[in-house]
Amino acid sequence: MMPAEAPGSGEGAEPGAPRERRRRRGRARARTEALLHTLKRSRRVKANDRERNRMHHLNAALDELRSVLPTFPDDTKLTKIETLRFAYNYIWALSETLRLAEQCLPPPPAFRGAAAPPSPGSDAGSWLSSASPSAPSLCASASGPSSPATSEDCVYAPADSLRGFRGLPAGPGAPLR
DNA sequence: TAGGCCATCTGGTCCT
DNA sequence: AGGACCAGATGGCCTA
Repeated sequence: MMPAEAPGSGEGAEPGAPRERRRRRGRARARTEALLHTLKRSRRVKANDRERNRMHHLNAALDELRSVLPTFPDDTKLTKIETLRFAYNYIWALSETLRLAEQCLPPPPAFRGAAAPPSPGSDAGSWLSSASPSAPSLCASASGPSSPATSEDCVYAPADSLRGFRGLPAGPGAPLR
């Protein structure tokens, strides 16, 4: 806000100016300021609206993320920070699962000679479950003490261990806490 | 009642 | 210039 000008000072106070002219100038300035104020106000209101919208979109995206995380229907909703941490660890656990699967399992016949195993996003679960019976089971070493966020904890775990997964100090590089 | 979480407002900064 | 993004402030709601 502009500080209020002292009466009789500034450009409206030139000696000899007719009083009426000064008064008109003052009214004009007041009108301009009021206009400016309403303009600023309406811009602010618009900006608030956009910001609200933006946050709603952000929250919607967060909800989508929640919906693909293996939580439990009747469980309390994950908070924002929990959702992000959980997602981070969950992704880490899934990649770890794939990595271990590649280590432990011989490639199934269907994929022998194929360029690449199925992509992680496609159907990793069915690929694992369709492994030949003689293949070693997945994978005793997966739940070692050094990897608290194992695939079993995460993907196939009962609710309780999954819940503990929210804040697990695991993952590649810098763990999220 | 304190603390955590959230939505909203706001002003600043960056980008197109 | 206007919109997007960001971070701080504030107040409401809920729970231990």
